Amino acid sequence: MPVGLNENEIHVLGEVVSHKRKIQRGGYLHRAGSKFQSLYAIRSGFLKTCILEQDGRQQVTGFHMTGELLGLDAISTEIHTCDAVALEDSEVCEIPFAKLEEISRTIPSLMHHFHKIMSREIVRDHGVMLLLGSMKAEERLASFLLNLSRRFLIRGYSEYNFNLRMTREEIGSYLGLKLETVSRAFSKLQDENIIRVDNKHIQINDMTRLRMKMGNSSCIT
Amino acid sequence: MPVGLNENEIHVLGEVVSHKRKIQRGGYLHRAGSKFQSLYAIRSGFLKTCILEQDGRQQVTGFHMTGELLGLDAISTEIHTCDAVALEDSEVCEIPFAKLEEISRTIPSLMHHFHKIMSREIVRDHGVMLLLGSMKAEERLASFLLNLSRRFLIRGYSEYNFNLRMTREEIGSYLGLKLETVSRAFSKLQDENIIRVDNKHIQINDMTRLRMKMGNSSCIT
DNA sequence: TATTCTAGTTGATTTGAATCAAAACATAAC
DNA sequence: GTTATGTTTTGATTCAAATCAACTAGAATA
Repeated sequence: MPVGLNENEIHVLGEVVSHKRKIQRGGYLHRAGSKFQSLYAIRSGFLKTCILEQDGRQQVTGFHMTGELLGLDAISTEIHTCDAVALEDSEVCEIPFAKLEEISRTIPSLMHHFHKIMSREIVRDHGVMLLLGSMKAEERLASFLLNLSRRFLIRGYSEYNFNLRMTREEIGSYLGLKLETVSRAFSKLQDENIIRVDNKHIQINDMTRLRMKMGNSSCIT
Repeated sequence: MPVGLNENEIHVLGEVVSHKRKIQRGGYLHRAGSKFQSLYAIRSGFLKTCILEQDGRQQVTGFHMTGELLGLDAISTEIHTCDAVALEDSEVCEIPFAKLEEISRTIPSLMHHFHKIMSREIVRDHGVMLLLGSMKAEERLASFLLNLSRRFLIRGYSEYNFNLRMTREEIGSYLGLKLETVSRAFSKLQDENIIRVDNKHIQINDMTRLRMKMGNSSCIT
């Protein structure tokens, strides 16, 4: 699910163009409306992307971690459609898109890999649409935690213990819920001894039951 | 918003590979789980794509019309992640993906255009996420109708009068609502004289007010 | 023409999440 | 250490949409 590059692939791209950029916690990598020129491969850190509604409220469209590629949405109009904000100090590698296209002409495997990455983002989005369209609060949160857990595992961290970088409100925005509902869902999962919540720290006690929480919405009801 | 190719572009691709395929109403263009080899450019007709939940229920991920490109989600794993079903007799042009990649190496503009199309799909999906995550029933339906209206307009049809190809249930699945809620939202918009509903036929009487319905969720409340 | 069958509408009721509100923590600033 | 600020939890209440149910209209079939 995560739009990921492995270290090696990041390295290859890094050779292509290796201009790095650091973004402090709370800083913007790019803003909606700004001109698109480069994709950004995350080297370290954690970011969110979000689109703004007419009325000022925001919808988080994704949380992004090391190895993932940002800016794909901006290729179509050459204008960024979302804000990208660092949720912790982060480092990204800037990849001028024109150059990427140019080079990928001579390296078919790079081009193909890039296509796979874009496609994976589409698949991920469809998964979120399914989540938003048909799951209830607790199922959404379970799904979210399992997704994070897997992404930490892939990156060599514990799948059972991790720290959330985002607030309840940001989780809520991503999951289509209000922050109070997110908090209650956390509490419920903790009461059932499936997870242990200590502020931003999450411990998964029972992965199997957490998976069940996600899986059988309509089976039970 | 629609992932579209203009007639000319379809023609260019048509020269690349011009194997056509007809799908009868109700027939499958491809199924989730089947091997991916080609993208499909819609020459005529109307299709839906949907993913299946564990429990058998489906989530419609999109409705697709002439000029749009199907199969982008399957590039990542080379397995189709969704079903594509014709909602009316349709004709598609098969585009073997390997060939597309090969040719796009020599035609930079084609490659660039393809990237734009994939990116546009991502932007569209983010729009749907916003809709599912933060709009209420009536706003979702207004948004849906305006989107359809615009796509008909682009294709040279009336933006004020058109026939829906999908059932209330399919609309509901796409919008994250139950069919009864969709029906009620239609009735409400009709009562307010914003649209006229006659079974599958839709007439938009007041485009401005329909746009307002979509726009100011939280402004009013 | 009668007969299913499917799709759609509408009403009554329930329910899950939003909203409103207050208190308990944490974090950053002083 | 204390104060201020932002975040999280929890409770009470409200509300929008789901569910349950009945009925209607069309399309398809016999």
